[in-house]
Amino acid sequence: MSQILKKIITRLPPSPTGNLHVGTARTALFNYIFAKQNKGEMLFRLEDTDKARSKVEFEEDILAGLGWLGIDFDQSKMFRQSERGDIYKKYLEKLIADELAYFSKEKVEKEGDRDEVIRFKNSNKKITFRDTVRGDIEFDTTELGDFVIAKSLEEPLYHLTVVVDDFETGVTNVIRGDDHISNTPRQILIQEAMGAPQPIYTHLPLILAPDRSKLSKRHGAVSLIEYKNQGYLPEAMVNYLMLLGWNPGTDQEIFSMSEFLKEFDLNKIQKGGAIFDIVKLNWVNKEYIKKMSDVDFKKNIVDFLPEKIKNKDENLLIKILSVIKERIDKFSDVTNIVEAGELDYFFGMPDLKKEDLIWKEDGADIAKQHLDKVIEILEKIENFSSENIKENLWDYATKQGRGSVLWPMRFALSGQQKSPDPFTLAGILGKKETLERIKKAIDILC
RNA sequence: GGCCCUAUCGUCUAGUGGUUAGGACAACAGGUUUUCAAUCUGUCAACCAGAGUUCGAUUCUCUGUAGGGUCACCA
Repeated sequence: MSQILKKIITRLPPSPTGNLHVGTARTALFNYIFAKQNKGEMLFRLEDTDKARSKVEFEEDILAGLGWLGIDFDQSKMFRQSERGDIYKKYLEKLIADELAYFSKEKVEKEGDRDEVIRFKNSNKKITFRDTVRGDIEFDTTELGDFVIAKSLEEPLYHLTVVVDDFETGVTNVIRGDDHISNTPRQILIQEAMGAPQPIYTHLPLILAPDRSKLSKRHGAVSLIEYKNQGYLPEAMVNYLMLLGWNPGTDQEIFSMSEFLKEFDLNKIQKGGAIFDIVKLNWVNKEYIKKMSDVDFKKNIVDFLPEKIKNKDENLLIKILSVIKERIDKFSDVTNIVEAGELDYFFGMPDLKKEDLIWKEDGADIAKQHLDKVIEILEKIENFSSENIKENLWDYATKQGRGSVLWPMRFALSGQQKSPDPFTLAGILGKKETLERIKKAIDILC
C-alpha cells in the first residue's frame, strides 16, 4: 500500500506594513497556483507582530489586490499573528522549559529596546537544506549567535511566529522570495527545537528594478494598486508576473489562469532575478485589450474617460472608443491622448492651416482640385459608411496619387498630423459634417 | 566586510558536450489603405573572464570578476 499523500498546504504571509507589492503579488500567484494544481490549499495570514508599522489600511489593500488578481482563498481561515499571543507564548515557555531558549539581560542601545529579551540557544551547527530552485544550500549557523526570538513572552518576533504558524497550520511548502534564503537556517533551527517538520523550501528569484537592485518605491510604481489605477487589466498583470521567473519552455506568451493551472511547473523556476520591464507589461496589456469585445472595453475604460468624451451620445461614443482602443496600452493612456488634442476632431471643426492641407510638393491648386472632386464623389454616396466611402474614392485616389488626394482629405477632416485614415474619419463624422469640413478646407486653400 | 545566491541578445527567456545558439519585447528598415495606430516581412543583437576535464566546451569543474540578497529587540 502506498503512503497517504499529505495535502499540499502553501501560505501567503504578508506583513501589513505597506500596500501589496508586485513581488508579493507574484509570490502569491505561485503559491496559489501550485497549491491549486495539487488539489491543496493556500493559507493566508497577516504577520503584524510589528505593531508600530502594521496598519489596517494596508491589510485592506493587500486583500483587495489579491481579489483583483483573482486569487481566492478561504477567508475564514485567515488570521492575524497579533491575535495569537497565547499560542506563541505557549511555545516560548516550552522552549524555555526545555532550555532551548532563555531570558537574556541586555544593555539598552536604542530607544524602545528592552533590558531583557528571549534568545534562542543556538547549537552552532551546520545546516543544509534543499531548495527546489537551487539545490542544497549550506549554512554555518555559528555566525547567527543566540538570536532573539521574542522581546518578551507576550511579544514574539518574526522567526518564532513563522515557524509556529507554519507548523500549526500544516504548511508543507514554503514558496517565498529569495531574500528569505538567509532566514531559512534560523527557522530550521527553531523547527528542530520544537520538533516541527521541515517544509519544502522554494525560493523565488527577486523581481528587480531596471538597475538590478531590489525593486522599491524609488523606482516608481511597486504597489499593485498603482497598476490597477493606471488601468492595467488584472489578467495582463497576472500573465506578466507569472512569466517573470518562470516559463513553460514553449513560445507561448499569453496565458489564461486556467492555462497557467495546467502548465505551471514549480520545478522550472529561474535562478536569476528578473527586471520588471514596464514596456513588456504594456505589450501584454495591449494584447489583452485587443482581445476585448467593444462592450467589455467600454465597461472597463469608462472610469478613465474625460468628461468631454463620456458625455457624447451612445453612437458617437462607440465610434470614438474604437479609435481609442487601438491607440492605448492601458486605460489611463486615454487621458494623454485627449490632452494632446489627438481626438479634437471629434469635438468640433478643426483649425486648418493652408500649408498642412497640401501633400508634399503639390501646391494649393492641386489640393483644391482633388478636394472638389472628393466632394463631388461623396455627395453621390447614399450609404455613408467608411467601407462605402473608400470603395467610391479608391479609384480616383489611386489614379491621382493616394497621398495627393487622401492627405488633404484626411487633414481637412482631422486637422491633425496623426489620425485614423480619411475613410474611417468620414464614416464617423457623417456625410453632412464631412462635406462641411472639406468645403471649409477648400475655402482656406483659395 | 562576513555569509548566501546569481551570471545566454538592451529586457524576459529557450537550448545543447558537436546547433546557422531559437523565440518574445524593444530598436531599426521596408510592405500594406497617404499620416498615427494596428498588421506583415526583414535587420541588428547574447553564451562575463581565465584555467582545467575533453577529440571538442556556451554547456561539466575550479578560480576570478561583476551584480544581487542578507547580516534588527522589522518582517
